[in-house]
Amino acid sequence: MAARVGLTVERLTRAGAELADEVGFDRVTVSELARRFDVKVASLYSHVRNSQDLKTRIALLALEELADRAADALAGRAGKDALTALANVYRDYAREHPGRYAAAQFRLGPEAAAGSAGVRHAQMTRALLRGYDLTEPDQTHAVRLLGSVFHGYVSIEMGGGFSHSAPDTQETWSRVLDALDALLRNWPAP
Amino acid sequence: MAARVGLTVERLTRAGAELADEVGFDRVTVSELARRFDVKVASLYSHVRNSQDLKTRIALLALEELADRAADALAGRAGKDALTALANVYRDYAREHPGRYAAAQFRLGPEAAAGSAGVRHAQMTRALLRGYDLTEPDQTHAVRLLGSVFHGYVSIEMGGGFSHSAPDTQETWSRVLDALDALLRNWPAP
DNA sequence: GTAGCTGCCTAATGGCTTTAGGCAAGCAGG
DNA sequence: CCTGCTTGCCTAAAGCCATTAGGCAGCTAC
Repeated sequence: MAARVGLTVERLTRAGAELADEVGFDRVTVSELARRFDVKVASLYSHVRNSQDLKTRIALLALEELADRAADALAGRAGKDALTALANVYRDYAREHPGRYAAAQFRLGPEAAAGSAGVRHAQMTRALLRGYDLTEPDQTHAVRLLGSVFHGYVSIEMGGGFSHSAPDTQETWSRVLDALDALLRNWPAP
Repeated sequence: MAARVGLTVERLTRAGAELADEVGFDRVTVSELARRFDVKVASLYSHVRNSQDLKTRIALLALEELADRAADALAGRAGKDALTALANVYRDYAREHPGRYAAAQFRLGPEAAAGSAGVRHAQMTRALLRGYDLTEPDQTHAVRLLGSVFHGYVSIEMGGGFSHSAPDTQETWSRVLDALDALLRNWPAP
């Protein structure tokens, strides 16, 4: 009946990412994707190994997009300017693409993780830190701290965890960035 | 046939929490729980409204346990001592009970959230901060920052996000706590 | 024009969720 | 005792999702 629709892994992955943003990453389903392409479910299995494979691809896509945005934001900036820019990349991405952001947190297998943009993220954070004066072991600690704060904050904020207390989250966010900048400029000795 | 087993919401919730720790919170299923009690699936629906209800109860349990541990850890401590203790409560709990920790992150409805121990957590963090010298608006910002770091760090560490780079995570963890302590003792003015 | 590849389809199995309705075990009062 | 009633667990059934096996028909290339 229906002539070939022209499915490809790429189209499926992109559509999956959009679906995630609409209904949440955990509700991304092979069936729903098939429905959207007006195609039978089994047809997708020629392009995607299984549900987990699909989710992994969406996760990799999100990590790439995020890394691209981060690279863009960091270009030509240094110090607190760069810190703010990078932080906002994560926060804005999560707001614009909640499903993709959730996907980026998807637990990847070792092979997928190796080929992911995860490395780029770490490298960019490290690049950011060159604007501050940290020696090697501390640099790694700081990379991890920044990652934790960015992810933790965004994740709690998205989950509505801050929505019950008083001051609006925008104010907190900028004060947190002030604090991190101060901390990095004045990193304590062991 | 099988005499009454004596199911109760409490037993189901506890068993659900254990199941979560064994197989992961997202794989907690009404069916598996029924299997463990050697009972038919439908039987659980007299005790639990549905799958989401079950997960919500597990989440509330985890939040309570976590709050209890935190209260315990904070008792009689102040300053950096208290900071370290509280931070370790979260990290240790996540390691001992990964499924429960994941459950604690479960998105609760407004009603469930109101009755949850979430409030206690915020209050305890605030209590911790009395050992430092922060005035009101900054105190809230700091509460949120600490929550972000704790959750973000633990969450990334559990996800294996740190396992690919060099220094071991224990070292980073203690340096991060040093850094937070320094930051709180020297919180930047707006 | 035809052979073959490949993409999408039909069919089938099995798991999880949820609801409706039934039976019997245990408790209460005579 | 023993008669009823409550209530806990069961059978049955429908719906959705994932996944696999095998078939048919376009599209491509010669």
